[in-house]
Amino acid sequence: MITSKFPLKAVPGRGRSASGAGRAMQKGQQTKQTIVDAALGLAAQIGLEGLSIGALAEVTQMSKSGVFAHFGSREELQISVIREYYARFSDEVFFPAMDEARGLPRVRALFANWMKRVAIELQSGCIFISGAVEFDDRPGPVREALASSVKTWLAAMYRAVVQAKEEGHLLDDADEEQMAFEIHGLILALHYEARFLKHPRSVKHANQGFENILIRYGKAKACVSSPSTQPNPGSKE
Amino acid sequence: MITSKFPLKAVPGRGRSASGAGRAMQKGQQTKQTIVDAALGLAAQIGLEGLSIGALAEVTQMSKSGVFAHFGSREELQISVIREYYARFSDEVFFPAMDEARGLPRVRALFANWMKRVAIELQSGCIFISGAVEFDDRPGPVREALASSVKTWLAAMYRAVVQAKEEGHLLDDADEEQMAFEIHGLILALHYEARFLKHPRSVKHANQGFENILIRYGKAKACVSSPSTQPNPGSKE
DNA sequence: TGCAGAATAGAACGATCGTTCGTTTTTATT
DNA sequence: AATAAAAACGAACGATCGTTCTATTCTGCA
Repeated sequence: MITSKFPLKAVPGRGRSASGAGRAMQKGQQTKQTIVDAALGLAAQIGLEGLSIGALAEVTQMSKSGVFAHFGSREELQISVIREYYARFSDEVFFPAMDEARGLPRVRALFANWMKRVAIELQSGCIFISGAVEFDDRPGPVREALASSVKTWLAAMYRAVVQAKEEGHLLDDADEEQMAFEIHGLILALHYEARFLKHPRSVKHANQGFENILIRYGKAKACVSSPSTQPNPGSKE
Repeated sequence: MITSKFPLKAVPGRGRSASGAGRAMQKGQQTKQTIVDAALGLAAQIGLEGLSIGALAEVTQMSKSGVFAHFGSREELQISVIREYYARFSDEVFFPAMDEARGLPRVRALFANWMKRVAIELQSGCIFISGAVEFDDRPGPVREALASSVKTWLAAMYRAVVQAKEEGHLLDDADEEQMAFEIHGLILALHYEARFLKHPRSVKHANQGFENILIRYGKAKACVSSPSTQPNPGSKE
């Protein structure tokens, strides 16, 4: 595994090669990666609990026992999927945002990347969200792995907000934890209304909600958004 | 069925007798209600997809086929559970709030009742939330039933916000749809952070988030909250 | 090129799933 | 109390689940 590791800290020049290309990757590691890739796609659609080794074997054109042997148990497979999702999430949401300046610009970038990852791309759902619902009443190692990943990411977002206050971009009475909570809510509402209800204006609402949070917490000067609210113009909606 | 029906409109003096007490309720209807009650509790813990007829038979001390006969299919059972949840949700969240004055007081009551239903009570999770995640990629009648129930409720909340603006409690430029979206986000974040992450300050954050929304959208005069933010003081946290 | 060890296949296990069917018990009515 | 209908049971079905075992194929290194 050459992928990112706990905890989520900025490391310059990071970049993960999505599949293969590792130097000393034996055959076993390669097919394991193939399986995890397929499992991730499957889990994003039907959930971590919906993951079945049989279905996975069919997709990867392998035998059930061949797939199973790489993990030793279904739980271990689920945990591998969580780790892989965490790594991709880090690479697509967290690390790119570290190129932005400390403070509000970085918070903006984190939010924008988060939105992109979670609901904008036509793609499948977010297992940090679906998994939370599946495992909120189901103790065990899978829940632990998931909660740990989520907490690491939420802590990273919280830290960015704290930095924004330190940089003087937020009002002195701004409650960073509160602000992070509200941002989290926007993402969850986006995921819910866009994916389940197919509501066409969800993305706009999430973006506007973010601006409203800044109206509440940001200093007027630092509050005005850059020309385009979304850093990647021309995208859907 | 004497329970509430679509759509969610205010009807004075409503009240549902939770179990039994119906006049001409044959034996079959009674046990069906018993089964649905048990199924609702089970689904709230492990999700609608986790519902199994075998487990349900065990809980209700019946045979699998006995349970099955009341529904004819698992999907019909799931739909019955959704209908029952919708009825209870209406009775505990929507109808009590109709006693409050039109406008902001009613919006406040809806939000407070929603919070109570969704995360505060030690109880189990909200199937409007867990179900959305389970069925966002799974078309079919169950998804339709769930989406229809959720949309009815969200529309009721939206209507209350519109009324608040009509009553002059909100700024003239307030976007009601936007405001409803942000409120939804707070509930979702509460459900996520309280139930999955066991974060101790989630309830406070949700309440504070609501006040922040009012700071943004409410007219200063109508914005100040009643002495206690939560209508039921002395509750947890 | 041969050989050890890793990697995959194949078959089978017990369990549980939703569902079907025929029988028996219970209910409601006369 | 007798009877027809409704309700519940019990057994079995085919399918799929995660897992175990043994046998076969392949891979990397001498």
